[in-house]
Amino acid sequence: MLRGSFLDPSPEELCAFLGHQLGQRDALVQVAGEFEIFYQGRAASVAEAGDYLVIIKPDGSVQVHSQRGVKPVNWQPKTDDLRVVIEDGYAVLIAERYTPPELLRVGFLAPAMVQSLELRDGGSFVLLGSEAEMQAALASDPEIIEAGLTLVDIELPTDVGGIDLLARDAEGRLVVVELKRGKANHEAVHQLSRYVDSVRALLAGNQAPPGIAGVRGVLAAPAVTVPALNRLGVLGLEFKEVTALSPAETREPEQPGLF
Amino acid sequence: MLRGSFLDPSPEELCAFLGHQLGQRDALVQVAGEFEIFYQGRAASVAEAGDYLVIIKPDGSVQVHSQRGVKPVNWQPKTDDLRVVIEDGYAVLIAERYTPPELLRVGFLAPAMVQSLELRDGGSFVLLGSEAEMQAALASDPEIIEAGLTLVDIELPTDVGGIDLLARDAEGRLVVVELKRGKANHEAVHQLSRYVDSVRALLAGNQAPPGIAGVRGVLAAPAVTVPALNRLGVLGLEFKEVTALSPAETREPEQPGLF
DNA sequence: GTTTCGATATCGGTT
DNA sequence: AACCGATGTCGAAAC
Repeated sequence: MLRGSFLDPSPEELCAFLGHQLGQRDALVQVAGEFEIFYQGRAASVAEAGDYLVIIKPDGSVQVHSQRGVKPVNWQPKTDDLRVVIEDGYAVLIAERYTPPELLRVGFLAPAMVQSLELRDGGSFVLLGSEAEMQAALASDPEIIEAGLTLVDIELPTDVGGIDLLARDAEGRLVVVELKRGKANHEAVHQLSRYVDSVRALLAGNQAPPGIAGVRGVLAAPAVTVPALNRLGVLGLEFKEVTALSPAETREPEQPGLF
Repeated sequence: MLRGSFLDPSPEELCAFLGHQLGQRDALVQVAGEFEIFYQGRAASVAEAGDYLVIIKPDGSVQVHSQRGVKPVNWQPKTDDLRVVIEDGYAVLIAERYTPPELLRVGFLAPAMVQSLELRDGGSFVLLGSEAEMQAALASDPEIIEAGLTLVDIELPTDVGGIDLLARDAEGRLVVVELKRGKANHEAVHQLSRYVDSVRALLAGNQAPPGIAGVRGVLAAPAVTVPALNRLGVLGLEFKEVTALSPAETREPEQPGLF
């Protein structure tokens, strides 16, 4: 697990250690200490001397953490070139990405700790409660939304995007369903509104058979913001509460093992 | 900087070390080794036994990293309760948040390394090229967008959101400007379209003075996707290229010091 | 506390 | 490579 570690390395030691460990391409390397950080790419930023923790993963991703928050101060999701050089007596990490052109430089002013960890590839990871899961569940049983509802299509492409669920209600009307796994806001309402308009236009153009009165729009989400609900009312659209996690999933497992 | 470190701690040692360091409320604590992770809250997830690096920051945020990517496998941005207990012979980290109710549990099956770092509060951080910066620049000089343009308002609220910039062109027409700091997509076009419609409706309702022919809509961004540009054409809206970073900022500094 | 919006969003899938 | 949409988005500002 722990491949190596240095305290208060000299610039040369740090440079050599990082060069060797990064060359291995399978180590997670960390450096903590007082650094300067410079970034230029999609935006540009400068962080003056301060204490940071740099993490370089074997996939070439780089992140620079301060003592606050889950989000790094600076980062580089992918790097095409990763190297450490000595400039003006300091070790400097240069992480470059070519498309989009981005450059991250970390000047190791006073490195206090550097170490290399070997993290083997992890076990399985399962996420429950994604929008994709909701969609699958509702597609297999549309009556969760409303009694008498039958599925027509999922991810039906329109000229303005894909409709999450298209169904037909007990009276034969088409129902456009827009899904959100979290609290739905006015943007979700607009998305739904666009889809409904698009389907209505399609029906009008196709000279829909008589008897099909209209097209309904349903926003299905575990919750909705007040403005979004108001807007739904104005537009003649509906809200249906559906939970992302089924009750079975929200219960604690009965025989949890470690948990 | 480095406050303490253990290799291959026993569950009791790990529990005691974490308990003490987390009690200090000013240390960044890391644990690396083979863990199991369980999350339940807005969604739910289980990560089976694998190698991970856990980072607990002094602000109570927790992140669990695998050997890939800048994004943690699991995380907790804020915690209301953070504790370590021993269950079934293993040390277990419990990170709870009350609103929304969320629970993160990390079972330390085989901790290989635990350490505590003290990161002092950093120096200044400056970011250039944000949308806010673009907005300020264009508000102070609307002619960057088009000759003869004068500013009417910024962040003007409508019933569907705030208009980034509202201006008047040389012919007296209102110009709704939507800003994007990155490549604009069809969602941005739709946002602009909504604002334009809203302003047009407002003018119609207010019985606009004769002579004001119409309302223009301009999407101002460094680039635009092909579908978005097509949609702009259909809707009778315009695109204007503006860069987020001024040429001076995109140039390398002439006397960079460390950089 | 709720809502909204920006972000160097990241990330994965599809075209 | 470009584009699109979800995200346990995060995080800050406005209300």
